[in-house]
Amino acid sequence: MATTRIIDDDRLTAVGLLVEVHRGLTNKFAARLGRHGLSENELEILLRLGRTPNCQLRMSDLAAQTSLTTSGVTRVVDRLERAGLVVRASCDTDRRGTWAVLTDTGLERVTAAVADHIEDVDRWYTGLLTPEQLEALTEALRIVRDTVRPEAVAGVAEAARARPHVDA
Amino acid sequence: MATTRIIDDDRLTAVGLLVEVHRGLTNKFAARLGRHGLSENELEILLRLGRTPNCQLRMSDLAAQTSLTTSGVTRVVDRLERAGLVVRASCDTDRRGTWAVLTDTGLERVTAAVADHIEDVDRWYTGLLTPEQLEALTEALRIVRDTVRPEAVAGVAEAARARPHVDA
DNA sequence: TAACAATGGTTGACGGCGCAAAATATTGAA
DNA sequence: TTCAATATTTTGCGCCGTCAACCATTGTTA
Repeated sequence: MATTRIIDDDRLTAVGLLVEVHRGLTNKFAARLGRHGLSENELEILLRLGRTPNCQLRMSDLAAQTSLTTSGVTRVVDRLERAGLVVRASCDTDRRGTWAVLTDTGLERVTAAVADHIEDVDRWYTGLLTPEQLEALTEALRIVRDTVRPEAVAGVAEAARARPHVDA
Repeated sequence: MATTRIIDDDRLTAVGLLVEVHRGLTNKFAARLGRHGLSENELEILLRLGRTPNCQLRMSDLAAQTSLTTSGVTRVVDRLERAGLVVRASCDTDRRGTWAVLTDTGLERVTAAVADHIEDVDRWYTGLLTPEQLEALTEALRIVRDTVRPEAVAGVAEAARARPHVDA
């Protein structure tokens, strides 16, 4: 008879599967994103900005949404700003704060990148599953997400109201 | 009427969800793993070794299984060897090759770490879903995994046969 | 057997990100 | 008003993993 070792526990292989899929997809996506001059994190930040009413979000909100550190966000936005895809704007109501604002070229760039990217997503992920499978997958993931990262919807409300004030 | 923008495409949010879950879980797990002195990658390598018949795998096989670079594997194994959890052994049949062999303390360590780790996994992942949901999730992930990383089962067969030859 | 591509592994340079401390701005209390 | 406590962002430092170059070994072709 086979002894059941703890390192063979099903739950362990279940997370393992998730990790493998994540890495696999990341690798598949990297090439094409690279051709657009974007990393996964950069794309995500641009996306979050693009989805926000005024195309702007505060640094700390970006950090909360992406589960990068605030310092991580600083660096990513540094790069994006150097590339002309984002501008920093000071926040009138709280001079400690900084808006990251998507530029027009930033919006163009992310739109173009996404158009290609979606092909990959479809090819390596959503397109592999039946609608029912995809629905079940998404539903399950949503449940996990909501308990593991409840804070992931920060700052959208204020950003809609605020007027950016781009310096320089 | 609302115009549908490409950056709001459902498929995009579907991958987004996967990424969020992965990051969220990674963060939740990191603390406890850290207390055992292990990172996620280190744990994974120890696990793969522990699951192999002779507790050994070649560097290149580890790389294939983990989707780390071979150089990445080199560094991780460096650390694990420094910590006494793994030993390198030369491969008799191909003197280019190197076995990474799990030591006894390595096996103890990974067993202890996993015992704790599974609690977290259960609490933040598998335990959140009904058996049916978990089954559906796993099945869907397996489909994606099989097309995205078909090479993920390398080297187990030879390792079972081989005799390690630990130097020094 | 010599020459050469292919394979396995390590190393040096480099970039990305987290952590903790610093710099700046805001709020509250005495 | 002034000072302490708190909030927002940036910076210094270090770890980790990739990329490309490298050495050693193996297999192949002539």
